Amino acid sequence: MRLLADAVGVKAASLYNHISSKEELLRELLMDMARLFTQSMEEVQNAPLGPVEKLERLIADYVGYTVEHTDAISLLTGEWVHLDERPKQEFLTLRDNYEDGFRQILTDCMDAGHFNKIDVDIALFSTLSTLRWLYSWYSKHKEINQLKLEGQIKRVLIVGLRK
Amino acid sequence: MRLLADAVGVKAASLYNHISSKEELLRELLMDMARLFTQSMEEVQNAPLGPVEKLERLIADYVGYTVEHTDAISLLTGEWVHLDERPKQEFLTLRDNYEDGFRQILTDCMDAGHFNKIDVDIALFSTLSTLRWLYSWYSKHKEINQLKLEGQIKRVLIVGLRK
DNA sequence: CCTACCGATCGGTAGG
DNA sequence: CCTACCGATCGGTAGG
Repeated sequence: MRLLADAVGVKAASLYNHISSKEELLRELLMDMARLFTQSMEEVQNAPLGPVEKLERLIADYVGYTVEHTDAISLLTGEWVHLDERPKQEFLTLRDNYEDGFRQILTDCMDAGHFNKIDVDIALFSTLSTLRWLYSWYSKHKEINQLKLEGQIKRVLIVGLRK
Repeated sequence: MRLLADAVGVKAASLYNHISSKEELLRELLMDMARLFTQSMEEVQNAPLGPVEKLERLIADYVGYTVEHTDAISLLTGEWVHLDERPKQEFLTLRDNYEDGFRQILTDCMDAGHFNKIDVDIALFSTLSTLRWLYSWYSKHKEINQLKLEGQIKRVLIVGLRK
């Protein structure tokens, strides 16, 4: 909180005229992001698209959020452990729902014959790993064109490396 | 240190008869792991194999280390930031060398015509993201067969999702 | 917004 | 191995 106050140009105690606790600050940040992803998932689920196009939309949204909210996204993967019990459960419910939606779309891709039938949990984990840690890569490569980044990520995830 | 002492069944102060500091403990853990990966890279680089087989060996080694040293591996990605300046630079040098070796093998795969020519940094980042966060997935799926895990990870990374 | 200050916690030391 | 205790740091409050 002292570092944060320094950055804003006030004393640490003064921050408490604006927020009620450090945890609240983290909570609002994380829940804002979680709601963004929930919205992305709902829109994609309700869109009149095939499963592969839905997956591509999810990837595009994730890359977009990462480019637009790099700093907030950097907290999303690891910092939720510091939330109080109640908000932590709320956050994890949204996160679980997102993962379930993602898993279902991957399953649909396989069932429709577009994807190879592999362990869907491994496909999900691998895809989300790349998306979740994109922010750390992007932080050092901010000069890259967003559309190019999006295209390359889709390609490496969906088409794979092999020619 | 108090939690650690509790787990071992002594008082916190007694730990300092065995180690000189908390940082030293972290340092030895991380450097042991870093040396393991350095060894893996050197063996693969010197093996009489094609680039795709080399990549497969790197993936197999990473999966193996994750299964064998899950707890230590869980510290490898994020906790090096807490090392003192000197050991941090040492660690990062080993890490950079590993990444450079990995990047070169991916480049070789593309140059030999086995892989599509995409941005090699994105291919590297995506592959390492999956491998680096495998431990968190594996912690919840310890029942999976190691060879199956290895095969599925290779497949999702190299062949991709698409049929 | 600030000064002054709190109780808890942390890594670690002294001394036996 | 232990007890006793340290200085620094942290999130946060009181009171103006």
